Amino acid sequence: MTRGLTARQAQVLEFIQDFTHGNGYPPTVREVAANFGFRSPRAAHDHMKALEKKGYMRSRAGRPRALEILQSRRGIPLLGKIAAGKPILAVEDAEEVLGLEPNFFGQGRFFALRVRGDSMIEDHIAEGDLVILKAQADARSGEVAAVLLGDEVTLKRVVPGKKGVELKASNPAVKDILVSPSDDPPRVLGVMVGLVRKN
Amino acid sequence: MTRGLTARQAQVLEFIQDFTHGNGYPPTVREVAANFGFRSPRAAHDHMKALEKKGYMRSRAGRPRALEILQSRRGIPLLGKIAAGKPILAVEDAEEVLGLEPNFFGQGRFFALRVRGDSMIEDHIAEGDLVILKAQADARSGEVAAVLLGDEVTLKRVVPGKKGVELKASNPAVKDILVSPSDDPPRVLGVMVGLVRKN
DNA sequence: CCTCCGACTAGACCTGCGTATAGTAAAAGT
DNA sequence: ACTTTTACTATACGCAGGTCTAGTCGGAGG
Repeated sequence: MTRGLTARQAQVLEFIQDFTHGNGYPPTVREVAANFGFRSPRAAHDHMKALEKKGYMRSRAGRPRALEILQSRRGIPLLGKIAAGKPILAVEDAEEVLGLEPNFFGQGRFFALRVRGDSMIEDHIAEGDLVILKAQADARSGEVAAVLLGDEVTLKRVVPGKKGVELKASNPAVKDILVSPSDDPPRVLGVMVGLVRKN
Repeated sequence: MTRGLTARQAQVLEFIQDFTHGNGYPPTVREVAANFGFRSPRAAHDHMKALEKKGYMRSRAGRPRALEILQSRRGIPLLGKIAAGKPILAVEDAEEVLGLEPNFFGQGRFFALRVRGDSMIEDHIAEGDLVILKAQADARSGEVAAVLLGDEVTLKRVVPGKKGVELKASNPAVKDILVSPSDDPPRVLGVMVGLVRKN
C-alpha cells in the first residue's frame, strides 16, 4: 500500500484523484461521504484530514472543494539509475517526471528510461530518446523490454528459446546475449509502449 | 482570438485555466472577480456564463468551484489534413489533442503531425510517429521542418542554397526536391522539436 | 484489563459562494 | 436615433458545504 496509509485512506485518496481527473474539479467532503455511503460528512472529513497530515493533499480551510492532491502519482517518472534488485518505480526516486496526462500511453503503471548507446537503432530508438515502459515483470516473445542484468538495466528485444532467453539488440554491431536457464534469469522491469524524443 | 470570444472573456478563460492548473482546483466566482479587480461578483459571473454558453466550460449550478474547462487549449493539437494556404493551427481543427503539459517541449506554439512514409527514416523518424513541431514560418539551415508544397505538407530537412531551397529527405531512396527561386517559395509551417511514438 | 486508534453516526453552526434583482455607462451594430 | 451588447457596480438571498461537539463500536497494543 501507499506509504503509511490505511486501506480506507488509500481508497479515499484514490476516489479523490479519480473524481478530480474525471470532473476537472475536486469533490466536496459530502461527495466523498456519499461515494462511500457514509451517513455523516464527518467520516469523510476525518480521512481527508489524515491524508492532509500525511502530506498527500493540501486544502484551504473553510473553502469548498479547495483541495489539491500532492505527490500526484500521475505523470511518468524518468528513472535515472536503477539500483540492482530493488523494485524501484516510485515517483519519489524520479530524476524528473514527464508531464503527460495519465493514460496517455494506456492503462497501467509506467516509467521512462533514457536510452544510452545505439543498440536499438534499427528500431529507430536513438541515443537520448526517452523510452516509455509499462511496468510489468514479463514480456511476450519479441517485445522490447527493459531488463535487469546483474545490476545494469538494458533495453533489449526479449525472445525466449530452447537454450534460454535471448536478449537481442537491433544493431548488427552489437551481439545478442543468451541467458541460459542455469544462469540467474533476466528480470523484466517493463515493456516498451512508446517513445518520446526531445530535440 | 479564440473563436467568438471577446478580449475580456478570453482573459477570464485564461485566468481560470491558469488558476486551475496552478492550484489543482478551479477558482470561485469571487476569486475571478478579485483577480480582475471587479467590485461585484456579478461581473465575473456574467463572463463565466458567457464562456459556458459558448461551450468553453461547464459548471454545476449552485455548486461552488464546480467548473470544468472544456477545449482546454493546453496540449498539442494533432493536425490531420492541413488545407492549402490557410494558417490553420487552431485547436478546433485538431484531430486529437495530445495530453502533454504546456512547455513540455519548451515555450511557444506547437502542433503535431503524423508521419506518413519513411522518407526521414535515417533520422529515426518512422511511419506512424507523431512529430512535434514548433509553429514558426522560417527554418534555419539543416533543421527538419514541416513544409507546405502546393497543397501538401511534407517533413523535410531544409537547406537553402544558391540554386534555391533544397528539401532533403533522409532516405537515399527518396529524391530531394529543389525549389528554385522562380517557383513559389516553400512555406515553412514549423520546425521539429520532438517526437512521440505510441506503440 | 484498560487504553488508544481507526472508522464511523448524529446533529448543528455559520460562512463562503452561486445567483438574483436592479441599475449605470460606453461601444457597436442596424 | 435606436436598440443591443459588453462591461461593469451595489446589495442581498439562501443554501451548500467546511467544520465543530458529542458520541458508539470494534480491533490492536501494552
